[in-house]
Amino acid sequence: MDIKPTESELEILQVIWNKGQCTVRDVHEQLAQTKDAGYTTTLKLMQIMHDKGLVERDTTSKTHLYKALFTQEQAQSNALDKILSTVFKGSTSDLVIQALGQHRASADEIDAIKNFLNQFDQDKK
Amino acid sequence: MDIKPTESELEILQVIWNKGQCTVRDVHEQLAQTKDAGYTTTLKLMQIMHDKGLVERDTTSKTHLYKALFTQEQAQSNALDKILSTVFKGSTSDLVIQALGQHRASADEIDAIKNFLNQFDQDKK
DNA sequence: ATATTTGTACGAAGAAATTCGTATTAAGAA
DNA sequence: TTCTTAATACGAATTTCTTCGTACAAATAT
Repeated sequence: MDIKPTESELEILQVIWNKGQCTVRDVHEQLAQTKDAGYTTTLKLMQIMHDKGLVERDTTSKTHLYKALFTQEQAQSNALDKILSTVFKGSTSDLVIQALGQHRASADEIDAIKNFLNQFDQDKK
Repeated sequence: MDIKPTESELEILQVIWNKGQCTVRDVHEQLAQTKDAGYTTTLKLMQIMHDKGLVERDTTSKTHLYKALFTQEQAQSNALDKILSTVFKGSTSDLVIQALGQHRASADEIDAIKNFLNQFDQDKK
């Protein structure tokens, strides 16, 4: 399967991932806080996402319930692959260093990363 | 200025960043290695990029020379911001850990990152 | 029971991105 | 000079994404 959600689709998936499963209204109200799009616009997008196989839905009751068909981790992985190849020439370290440089990580986050790196070293030995 | 190149535009910018400056043919031949699009397609895209202010061009000779109007670093920064907000819930450490986990970094790369982290620690103290 | 509210379906318009064909012009070769 | 090659300009078709209005059905409230 080829996972390539559009911008708007990702906004919606974001909400679905957070709640686990969502009605169109759930999603719409969440989005409405930062954006203004009509209800049927969100509905239509979610229907299209269903057509594309990005989400599944339970239609037993009148109000349908949507779930994502792939995880946020998969989307993250895809997104990373994409920007690695398009703007980072494939260099993971460039990406990591840029990311750390530009978005102040907290001390805890830095620790988490260090731990990760250390464990990574050990795996190699 | 709002930097938001499309997919195809990024492919083209990639080539321009590598060579510093490019003719349409330069770009086209590079792209042709992995993709197949007609020459005029590339030309048109580059003209549009010029209209949008993504690139500048020197038209003194018949064959125009294109240069990027922003750096790869700026594009990287933008790309990171985007995926951080769309798929990483804003968590830089998640992003970094995912990136390191999924794309085997070389020992050198890991060292580079560790150094970077250490220096970062010192800045904070 | 009837009216209102809340939901889905769906067509279609609009906008943005991509692709390509044709016309034309400039440069270089014969 | 004349022919051929290589370049740009540009209109237009296509595709993809986004947005919304309208129609209709089901649930709820009066």
